[in-house]
Amino acid sequence: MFGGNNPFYKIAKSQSFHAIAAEFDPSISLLKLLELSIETQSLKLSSQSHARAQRLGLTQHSIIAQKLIFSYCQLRRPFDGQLVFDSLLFKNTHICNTLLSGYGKNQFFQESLDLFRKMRDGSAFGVVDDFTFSVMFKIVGDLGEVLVGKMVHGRSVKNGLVLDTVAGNSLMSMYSRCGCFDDSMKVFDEMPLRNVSSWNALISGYAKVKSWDGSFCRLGLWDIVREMQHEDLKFDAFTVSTLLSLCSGGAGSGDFRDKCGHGRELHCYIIRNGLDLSSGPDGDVHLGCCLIDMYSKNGKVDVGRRVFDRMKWKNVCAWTAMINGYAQCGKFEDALFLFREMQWRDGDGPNKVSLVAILPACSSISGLMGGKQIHGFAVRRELNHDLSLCNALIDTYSKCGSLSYATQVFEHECTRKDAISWSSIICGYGLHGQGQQAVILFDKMLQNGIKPDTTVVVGVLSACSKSGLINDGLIIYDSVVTNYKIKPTVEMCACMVDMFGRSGQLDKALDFIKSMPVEPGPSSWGALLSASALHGNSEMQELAYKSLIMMEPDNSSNYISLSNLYASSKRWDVVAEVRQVMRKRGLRKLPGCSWISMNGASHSFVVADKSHPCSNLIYVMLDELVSAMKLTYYNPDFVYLMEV
DNA sequence: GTAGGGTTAG
Repeated sequence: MFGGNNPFYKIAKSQSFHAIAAEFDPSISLLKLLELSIETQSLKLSSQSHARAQRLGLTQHSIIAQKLIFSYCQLRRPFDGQLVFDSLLFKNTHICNTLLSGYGKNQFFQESLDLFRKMRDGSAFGVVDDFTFSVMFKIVGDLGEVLVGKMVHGRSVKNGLVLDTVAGNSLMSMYSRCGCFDDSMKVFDEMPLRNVSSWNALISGYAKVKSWDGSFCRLGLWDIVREMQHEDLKFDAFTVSTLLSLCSGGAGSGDFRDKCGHGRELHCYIIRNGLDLSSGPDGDVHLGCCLIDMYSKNGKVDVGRRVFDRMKWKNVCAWTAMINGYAQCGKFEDALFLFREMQWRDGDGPNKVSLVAILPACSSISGLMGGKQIHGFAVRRELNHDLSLCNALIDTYSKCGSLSYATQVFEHECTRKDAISWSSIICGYGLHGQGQQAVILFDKMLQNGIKPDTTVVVGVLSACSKSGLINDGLIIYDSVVTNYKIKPTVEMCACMVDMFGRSGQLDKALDFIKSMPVEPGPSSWGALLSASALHGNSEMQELAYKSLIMMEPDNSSNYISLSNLYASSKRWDVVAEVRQVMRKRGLRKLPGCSWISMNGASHSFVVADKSHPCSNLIYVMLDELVSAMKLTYYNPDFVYLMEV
């Protein structure tokens, strides 16, 4: 009569069912039913309990009403909870806090703020307490509105509430999520009683500080960890996962030099202390995901795979973390294999995060077709309006050669656009040599009130450079530095050098390098090098090579192109010398690889490759192409390199 | 018998 998934079956099995029946107190059985509705995520059971409460005349029972509101909010129906709330003649703090938190959990922030105001102003609503403030700080942290946060903080002080630990932790987190780490530290310093969560909030705040220069904090990360241990507090799963994310080279990981070493130590800590990587069928797999991520980002994706294989329970997050690990390491075949395996093993199948993770792998191996398949999958699952997925699709389509598909996604599916969406489409136009269009889009982005970041600036500058739009590039560079206070990065400067260089203004390019506001990196000298090679200025070319090899003595590409430079002027003695230096340093150049997709199959080629079954035909066609190019564009060096 | 915080695969 009872199926295994039927909630009544569970309650019938439990002893408490008989105990409740024996007591004949309908409110207790109702509460148990409501708890069950939350546990089994059953909206039907909640509504049935609601109806039962009405039949029994228990709708004004404060504990039952509170539990009803809570269950509706947990089941993503906060307005059903509000109906219960509105019908209450007497509303205590407890009940108000429940609805307040329910609005927050469901992202109805305005409703939260309105309710908070009503509570603050007294009258028919319960008075504010520590619970109210802990909820409000969390909501303001989600909103990222520090001014609202300061007002709520002020109110908590005015109310004379001595900060309890949970509210303090929530306040700390609110400040650091709003980018005010100093204020978060101040709260931490002034807290009368701290627990592990307080330290966790401190560490995660530390991890969020983007441009870490060591001066903002009186303590280094390891000092924090050590002080925590001095207070006899043991790391819990939260501490370990936050620290693991700092072992992956992300923001704030400045003083984690031996990142993987620390990561392994944390892995040992997890094992020694019996922390769960995956605690049950519906349990937390977060620690496992963090470990996979940490190992993959440190180039040890195989160790990540071992962690993955040993996880007792895997949900879509675990599968996605592993797929992402493979994709980031360039192991695209493995990523795709796992993606397929996930679909027949994991009941839920991939979600939007999985699709974003697999897209780079997909487009690398199977080109446009792979991207289209994922896009089709997303449409069928109604995920195609998700912002991150749209951004990834725009990037994939433009990199796979279809600017028109990229534009379609940008214009019709990407309904809410952020800086990344604009950046992806602008880079796409740049990549396809349509600089003018990239500049128009950049202006449109600014008109839409999106603040440019360094990525989009690099995108538009490189588009200008490739299309010879020097004036536009210069105006954009000056404007973002002056009007948007963007500090020029090495990449931005390299774009400027490239822009001057390509147009033949080599002296201007060199002057820019000499006067640029950051230390010129290999990218700037590399840009000057290509430009001087293009315009046949061997003096400038040698200068750029010297700087490049001085800066990157172990980069084999520099030696190869230097060797090619001398080979083009037939100075074989110098060629031999360069090759000898490479041998002495043990440098080898990994051959580049090209690939093309045709009729659903991918064909890849390296230099002098004869392994393809149609190799003879391909080389005949290649010879014809070289001859045709010689006729239309005669540059001896260029043709020489083509024939090598 | 009831409400709160710290991590979260991109």
